[in-house]
Amino acid sequence: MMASTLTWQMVQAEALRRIRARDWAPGARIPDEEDLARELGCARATVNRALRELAAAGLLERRRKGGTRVPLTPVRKATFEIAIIRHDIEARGLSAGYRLLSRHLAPAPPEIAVRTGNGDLLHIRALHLADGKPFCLETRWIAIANAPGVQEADFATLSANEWLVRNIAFVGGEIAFGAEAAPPQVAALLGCPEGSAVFEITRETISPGGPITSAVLTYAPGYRMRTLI
Amino acid sequence: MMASTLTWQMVQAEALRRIRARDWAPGARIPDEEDLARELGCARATVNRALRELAAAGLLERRRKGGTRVPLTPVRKATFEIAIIRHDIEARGLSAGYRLLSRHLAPAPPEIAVRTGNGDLLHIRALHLADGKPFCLETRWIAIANAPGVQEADFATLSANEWLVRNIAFVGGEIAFGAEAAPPQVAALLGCPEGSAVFEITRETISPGGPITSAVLTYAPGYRMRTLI
DNA sequence: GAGTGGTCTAGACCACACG
DNA sequence: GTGTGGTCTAGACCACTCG
Repeated sequence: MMASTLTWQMVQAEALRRIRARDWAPGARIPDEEDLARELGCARATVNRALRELAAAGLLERRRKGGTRVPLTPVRKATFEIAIIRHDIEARGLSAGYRLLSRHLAPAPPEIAVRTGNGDLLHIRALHLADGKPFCLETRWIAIANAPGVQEADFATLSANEWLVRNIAFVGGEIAFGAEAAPPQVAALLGCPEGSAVFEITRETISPGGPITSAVLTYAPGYRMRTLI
Repeated sequence: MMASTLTWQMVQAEALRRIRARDWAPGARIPDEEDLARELGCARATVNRALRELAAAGLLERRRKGGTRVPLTPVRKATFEIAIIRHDIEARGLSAGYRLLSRHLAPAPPEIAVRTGNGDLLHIRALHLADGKPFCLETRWIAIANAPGVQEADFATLSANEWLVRNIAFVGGEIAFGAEAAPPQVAALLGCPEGSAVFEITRETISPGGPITSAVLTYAPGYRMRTLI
């Protein structure tokens, strides 16, 4: 006749329904966990998990003593995977190719934030191909001191992108997206007209020991990055 | 002398340490929750929450019966806020301005996915300004039937972006990022040379009742979207 | 001070997936 | 079948914050 126990997903669905139906109006305070648990017939922990996740998604605001409110202007959050480029290509149903363009030690250029105190950096340039056509140009600086074993990797077949993800534990960093006009050299490599609008991802990654790598990924024209919200 | 009880954050930190130190090697299976709970001296639920969140972040893979493993190639996830444009501008320390360019009913153009069965759409074009300079061009189609009250909104002072976030409950949708060459009209509005590389965000949003809106946000050259990972 | 969310615990049962 | 994660419950204590 009825479900024996309520799952947190059910509680969450009911809460979502009330938010959308404006049973719980924007700006208004909703009942506290204990009341909801009693009303719905479940444990407070179940209500807690349901509401906690809604708050994490930006659909509720919770404060101790202040209670839980429906925000006037919900801040939605979207998540996307920072995929290995090869996986991104394959997920699009294309065959992934890879070509190392250059690999050498070099002193750190001033604009590269990843500079270590005094060590040289490894500079790598490689092209990722999708069905044989240029897909993404990877330009990268790696701090040798913080990426043990990187000097033994030749990156001829395995991209630096993938090698690093597999071999270096990382803590955090910054990622940025933007649009740029392709400079002549980049345009030549990507096989597009000079000045084409290209999508660019910049990543700075750090490990517990310090900066690891600074990378610029320049995608051939037409690339779009998608995610569901 | 010692912490009375372990929090899930402590357990998570310890798990992270083991992953990074390779005490738990990539590809290897880690102890099950019960063993870990006994070893660390906490309840299984505490271990569960710690590991569940690491799995959600892509740092562990968990399967019933299969146990928990450290992925060979962790898939990192990044989160960003789908901010109200005005908030984005203000977060950059600039003063936000807004100008409605046009607002009219129109039949749905074939390329707009948001099309409702037979209703007209509201077409809106507006310019967001930062410190008085063009920041972002908002081009939007709204399905009137699914956005009650939208015909009474004139969008002269409050942007459609913000009005929708405040007034229409939404369920989901898709968001995509890309780079485009600014067409003449767009370039003129954004105050940049024709063909400039511009960052573009496309959103398709749906509500329980059906599609709500399809929007293209075109940012003035130089715009970068950042997030921490 | 007191109300509310945040979390822990111990025990239980369930669901899934592997052999 | 059996092992592992997924979740629920009831009770407890704590931490933050509002008044």
